[in-house]
Amino acid sequence: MGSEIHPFVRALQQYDVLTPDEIQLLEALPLKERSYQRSEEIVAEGERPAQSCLLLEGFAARTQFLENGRRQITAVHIAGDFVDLHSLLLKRMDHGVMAFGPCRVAFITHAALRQVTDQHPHLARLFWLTTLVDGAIQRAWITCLGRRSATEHLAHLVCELFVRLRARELVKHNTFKFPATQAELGDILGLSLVHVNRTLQDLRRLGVLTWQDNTITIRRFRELAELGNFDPAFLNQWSEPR
Amino acid sequence: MGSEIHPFVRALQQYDVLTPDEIQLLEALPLKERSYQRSEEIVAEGERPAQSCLLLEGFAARTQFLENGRRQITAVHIAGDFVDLHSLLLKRMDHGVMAFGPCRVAFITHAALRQVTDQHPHLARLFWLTTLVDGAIQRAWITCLGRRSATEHLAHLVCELFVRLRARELVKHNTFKFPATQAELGDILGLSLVHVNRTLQDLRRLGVLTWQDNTITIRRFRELAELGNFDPAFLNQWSEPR
DNA sequence: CGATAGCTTGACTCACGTCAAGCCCGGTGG
DNA sequence: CCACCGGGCTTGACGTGAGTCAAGCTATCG
Repeated sequence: MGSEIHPFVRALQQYDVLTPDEIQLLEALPLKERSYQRSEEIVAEGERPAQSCLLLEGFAARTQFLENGRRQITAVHIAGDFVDLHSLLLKRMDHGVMAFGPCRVAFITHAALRQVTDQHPHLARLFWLTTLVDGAIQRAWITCLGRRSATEHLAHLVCELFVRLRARELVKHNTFKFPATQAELGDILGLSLVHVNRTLQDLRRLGVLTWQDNTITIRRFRELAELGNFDPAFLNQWSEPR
Repeated sequence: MGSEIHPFVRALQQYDVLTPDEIQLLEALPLKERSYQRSEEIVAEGERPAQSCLLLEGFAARTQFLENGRRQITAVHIAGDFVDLHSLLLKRMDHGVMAFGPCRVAFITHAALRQVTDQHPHLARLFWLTTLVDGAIQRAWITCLGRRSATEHLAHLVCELFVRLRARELVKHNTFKFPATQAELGDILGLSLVHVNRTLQDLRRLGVLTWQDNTITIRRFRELAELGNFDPAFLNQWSEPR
């Protein structure tokens, strides 16, 4: 029963109580599923999609490319995230979405979403809220990129992933998967591959975490959070009438 | 007549056509106005405001502080921006809002906003949209912070301000006000004051702009945009059904 | 058994930070 | 009227965190 609930319904329940009617309505939404391999493109920059996608399983990233071939990852998404809900109103993609590891994605047409949001203001607000939380995470990233050292930034990122995944019950024994190569980590942190490697080793040497085979184990969360000056409040992980 | 339209109604009209009814309804919203001096705090981090604020005149910034006294500015807002619409759903402020220069601000209670969004899905979508555009700008900032040099970043920022202000008719003869000190610019760009100063002089030496007494004049936009690899598409400045 | 993707390491470079001093200007008070 | 002060801007000398280049290592996959 519980396990049949769509992960994105669970995700909304993090923020507010849903009525049985609302749950039923969400569960009944017409979804088209598809799977992707690692590094595959899910939505292309510049596109004008007629549907939005949400992540059922795995990890995805938003990417922006620069003229010289470099790129920056502007967001990381986990199972349950409504990844490009933005395109419902933004119309034109200002960034691409790619599969971080292998992942399962569901698509909902904008028409179907429009119907829900027009007729159910509360659900509309919750959809809106998820994009606002994305924004809060982006602000935290901006602060990390602008004012924190590589070590602090990496520590902050790991804390963020840990706390977000834990809320979706995707952490077991302080351990979770995160299928990013060190090069991709560099694109998240705005660092070179080489420096990512060294920074990772600093954290390992400190004994606050282990990270191998795309698997991260937090050894001492308290210390890690202190290192990254991490405060989970910006993630808005509490239920309250919205 | 036209000049009596609230700047934030104008701002919404950038993105979609408003019906006369909608305009009337927005104009009738109960606003409480207040003025602020430069550097004054408008909303404090951690607060749970019962109202949202929008900028009628001047500039405002969102700020995040770090433990060691440093800070990062995560967004710059101009007249017409619905600055902390976020608090309507996010409840707790994950950042502060401060006056960048002297500015005039209007407050709307969340209750009033709720009434509008519940009864007018189209306006709700436009409000939502403004927060999504904020998000698009934040993504651009992330990419600038992570992958661009100081010069490219500054060029990009000036282009962004120029294009945003122009759309609100706040640019005259390629000239606009921007009341930020070089220290504050550093907090925007994630740079030290000293390096901001040198970077500014690079741009001046290139002859692409002049910047003095908080007044910026674009001399060669094309060149400046090329320097910063600036593409205005992410600002979503076109009218289309949303 | 090569080929390839990902990780690791060392040597060197450079963009940007830090420290420190001086300048300019407007405001304030004797 | 001048003396003083503080905020903002500018400049130079020097330090350093992170980038670049290059090589080798390891594991997986045909």
